[in-house]
Amino acid sequence: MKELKQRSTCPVSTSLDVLGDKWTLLILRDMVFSGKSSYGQFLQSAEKMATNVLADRLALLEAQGIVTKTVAADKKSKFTYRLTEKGVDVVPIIVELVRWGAKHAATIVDPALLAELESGKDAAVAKYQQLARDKALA
Amino acid sequence: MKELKQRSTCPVSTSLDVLGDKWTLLILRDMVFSGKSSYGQFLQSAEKMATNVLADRLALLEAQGIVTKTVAADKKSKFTYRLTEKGVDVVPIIVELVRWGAKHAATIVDPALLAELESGKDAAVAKYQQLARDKALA
DNA sequence: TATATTTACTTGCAATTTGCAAGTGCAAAT
DNA sequence: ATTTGCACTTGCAAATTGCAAGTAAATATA
Repeated sequence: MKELKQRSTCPVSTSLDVLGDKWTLLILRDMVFSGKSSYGQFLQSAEKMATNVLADRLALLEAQGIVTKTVAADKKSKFTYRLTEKGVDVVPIIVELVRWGAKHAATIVDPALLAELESGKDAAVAKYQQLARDKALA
Repeated sequence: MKELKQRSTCPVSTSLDVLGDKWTLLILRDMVFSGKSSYGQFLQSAEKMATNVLADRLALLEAQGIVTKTVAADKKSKFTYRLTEKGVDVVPIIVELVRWGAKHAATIVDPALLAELESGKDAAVAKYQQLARDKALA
């Protein structure tokens, strides 16, 4: 298991030590907003991440207690990744990234999601957190 | 000027294309919470970033319109970096990183800041955004 | 039963990025 | 005239990433 380097004791820094790269938060985004839960599903995302990087990040996320890895109910050769409560707590970060990206970069955003965030951010955060919890229990 | 690679049109992805590395958000953190504004001040942070990486990230932040670079009022050989409104809008992301790090990683957090965030997150976000705006005008 | 397919990785290697140490250039202080 | 401070730049080794191909186990298909 790869060990985590902590650059300082600042909470922003420690968060970035875990989440601060180009791929980790995209995996979590897929779990939160697209309900994805398997290696193959993550690979199919628009950003096309490399297979070795995906495997590495999933292992790190599991080692950090942000996701759990279990054998899928239907197939023994398939794994299911789910958010832990530590992972559910990442939702507000992702939501703020959605808002910043939608406002400042030319992006195509699901209008329904954007309207949901604009009309009540906290409610939307709570909703996606609860959805993730429900999946984790299923 | 280095061009930015956009991996997809997803707002989370486009935000991470700009902010998703181990250093950029630490520079912005220093501007927001420590009032830092110069190359030398950023170098002194606990995380000890390399000089070439700092120069590179400052140039990218300026190219992206997140910070402005001006000659310092007192010295012609000194530059002052300030947040633009696009940069001010990053504050909520940093605040969520503080909250996640404080809750889930072994960090040392300024108790006053933590209390401020817990008692009223939105008010704290607004306060630090306004402080950054005031500095930009000064 | 044999073969193909699905799912989840692993491996090898070139290319990019990072980190470290040292050096450069300009302005201001001494 | 020389030193100091500030803001970078450069060179290079080490680490990380991205791409293509290969492996392995469980299932589906002929």
